[in-house]
Amino acid sequence: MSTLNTEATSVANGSLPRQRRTYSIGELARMFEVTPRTIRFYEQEGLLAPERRGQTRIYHEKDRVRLKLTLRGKRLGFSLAEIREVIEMYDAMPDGNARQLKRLLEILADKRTNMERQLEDIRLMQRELDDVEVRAREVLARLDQD
Amino acid sequence: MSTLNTEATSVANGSLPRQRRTYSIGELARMFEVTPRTIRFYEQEGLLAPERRGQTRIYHEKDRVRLKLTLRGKRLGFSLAEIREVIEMYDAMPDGNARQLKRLLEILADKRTNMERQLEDIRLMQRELDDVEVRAREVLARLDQD
DNA sequence: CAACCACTTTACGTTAACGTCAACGTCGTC
DNA sequence: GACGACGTTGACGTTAACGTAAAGTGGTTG
Repeated sequence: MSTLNTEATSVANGSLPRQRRTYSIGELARMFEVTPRTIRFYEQEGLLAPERRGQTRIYHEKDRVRLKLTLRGKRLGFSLAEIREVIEMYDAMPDGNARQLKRLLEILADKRTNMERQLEDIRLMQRELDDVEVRAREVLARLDQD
Repeated sequence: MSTLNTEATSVANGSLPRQRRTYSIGELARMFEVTPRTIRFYEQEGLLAPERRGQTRIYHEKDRVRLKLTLRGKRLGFSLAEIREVIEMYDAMPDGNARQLKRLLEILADKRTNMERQLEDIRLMQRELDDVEVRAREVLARLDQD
């Protein structure tokens, strides 16, 4: 319970406790269409902390979720450092002091305004795309006509 | 009419024809909170093509709009190369051949699905943030209570 | 047992998007 | 006419996020 919540939904719905599977680095890499190198790099950057059986890494559900969140964060333009910051604070939460927690709330508020702007940006960008497409189709229609 | 449409809205509403102002590189930089270096770099990358009076660059409304679109694109995670691609095709539109236009439509569709996924990512991310915040507030409350 | 996988570490290479610094020209003004 | 603010080009530096190549380890399969 001290890490990112894999079961957020499976608590609400009645799904199985999700088989206690593990994954190799290669499996995980194929699942998310990244290279093993990328996954190792994320570990080095403090975003993942898989188990070790001897030399080789063993990933659990928790790690898979973290990777998923990381990649989602990246698609939204967050740096790995930003993502790590949130993950670290989240992990430190249960025994966190008040100052740390307030800092976390600040960061969250920050991300939230960021998301809001992104939503606005997307809306505006979609309009631009609409506009460009309409014009392109007009020109095309004229070409077809002649 | 052969460039990005500054007046997309001012045609629809009744706003003034927007003073035919010009801007220095420094003005533009302050407006958008970037450095002049950045603006020169964008020009070098083919995203801007300001007028020249002797050595010095002179930016018009058209350039300001392009810069705005470029920065918006960046916030959405597009590379400068991608942004340039769209701008170039847009500029080439009026006398574009059918193949070019179809290619443009493809790119647009591509960006569109990208936007859709971003929207979904944002929704999911917002839920995560909500979840984290709730937990953080719970822990805080427990601390205040004791 | 050899030949293949899949995995590991170490280390150097690469790309995008600028930052920074030097060296210079051009105003306005004190 | 020196000074400061702003502009220019050119070149090298920097950071993030991996890619890539070398060299080794550990299982299993023909």
